[in-house]
Amino acid sequence: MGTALVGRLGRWLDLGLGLAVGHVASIPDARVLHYGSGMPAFDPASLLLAWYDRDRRVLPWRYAPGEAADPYHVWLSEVMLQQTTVAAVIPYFQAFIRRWPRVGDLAAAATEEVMAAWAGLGYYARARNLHACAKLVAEWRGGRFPEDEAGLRQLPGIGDYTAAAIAAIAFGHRAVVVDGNVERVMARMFAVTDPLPAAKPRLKELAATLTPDDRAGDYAQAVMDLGATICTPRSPACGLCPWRPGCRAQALGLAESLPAKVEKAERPTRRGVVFWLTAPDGSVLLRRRPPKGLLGGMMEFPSTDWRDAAWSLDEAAPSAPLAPKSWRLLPGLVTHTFTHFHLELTVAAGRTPAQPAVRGVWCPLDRLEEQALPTLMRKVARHALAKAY
DNA sequence: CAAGCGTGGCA
DNA sequence: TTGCCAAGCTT
Repeated sequence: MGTALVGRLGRWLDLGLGLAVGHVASIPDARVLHYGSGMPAFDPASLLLAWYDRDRRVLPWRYAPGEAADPYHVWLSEVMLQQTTVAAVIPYFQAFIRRWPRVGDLAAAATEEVMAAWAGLGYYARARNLHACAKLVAEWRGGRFPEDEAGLRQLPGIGDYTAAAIAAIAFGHRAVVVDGNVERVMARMFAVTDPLPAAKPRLKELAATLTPDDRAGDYAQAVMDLGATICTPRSPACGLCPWRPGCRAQALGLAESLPAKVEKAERPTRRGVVFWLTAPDGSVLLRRRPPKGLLGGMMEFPSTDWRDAAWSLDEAAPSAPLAPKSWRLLPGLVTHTFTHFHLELTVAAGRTPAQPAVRGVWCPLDRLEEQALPTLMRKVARHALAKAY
């Protein structure tokens, strides 16, 4: 790149984007920014769509150009993708559409089945809301999703991001789709140094200035793909970026340091004792957690509370599902990290002569996989099966 | 509206 | 090993 071009780019960055950052609303058409007379226009949407048409990723919920999107598939994938990586979602998405091909099929399923199918994907309120939403759409709307953001936004589990994404991707409506990728891309494009989450409204305004009227769905997916594959959190591949000529952070050497974020609180460690109670027929005691809160509606092995201080067996015993002759503390710990705390569980193993009447359900060991057991409880089962037999 | 809410991969 | 991060929503 010659010195002259660098100079003109620098001028464009200062005059063009500098103006755009400070006075977005006053720019007649911020989507086409000019960096000096005689220079071609920098048209972000066109450049990005050209890149997308060339390098588009193939994903199970994505359709070939010109093919109509299935709103059910778009909705299901978007809910699964909330705070969840593409790699983690793919097998769950395929299992769900194979088992429940249409939204009416999902609506007709039992909530427990949906929870069990969701087990391992995390954020289990999503599964509850997913099923509630499917029932609303199937029973009150003839299986058709609302097409506009406002209508979508009223459904359980659909917030600002997901409503915009479905409106754009499934129905082709212009919508300003802002997820974590878009926030990062905008923070860099416009060199926004204010930390998240306070900067969110500003980043959405900036995203709106770049969002075109046409090809709404392709554009939305293109920005997110850009963030996922090129404008990555660490080591962004600026050399491959179609928006490099307009990226203020890249020009300033700030790309990798943006977006700024407020520090997160330290994660405390909590501790508990979990009871692995087996009967002579080879079944183990499970119970269902309360419908809301941590792991809400999922199955678990009975346990004490999870608190800061460690437990002695005597302290833990009153929390046990029953009082057998003896609980045996298994060696080792089951550790798991949630969003906001670490957990260390000690497993206490016990046997009962028969299946006594206790709260919960007895599950054969070879059928544990079918249960709505979150990953933490699968770790407990693996630990108990390895140490107790 | 800040906090609560999972999990796995990666540096 | 530890911390960060991922196509956020709800209360």
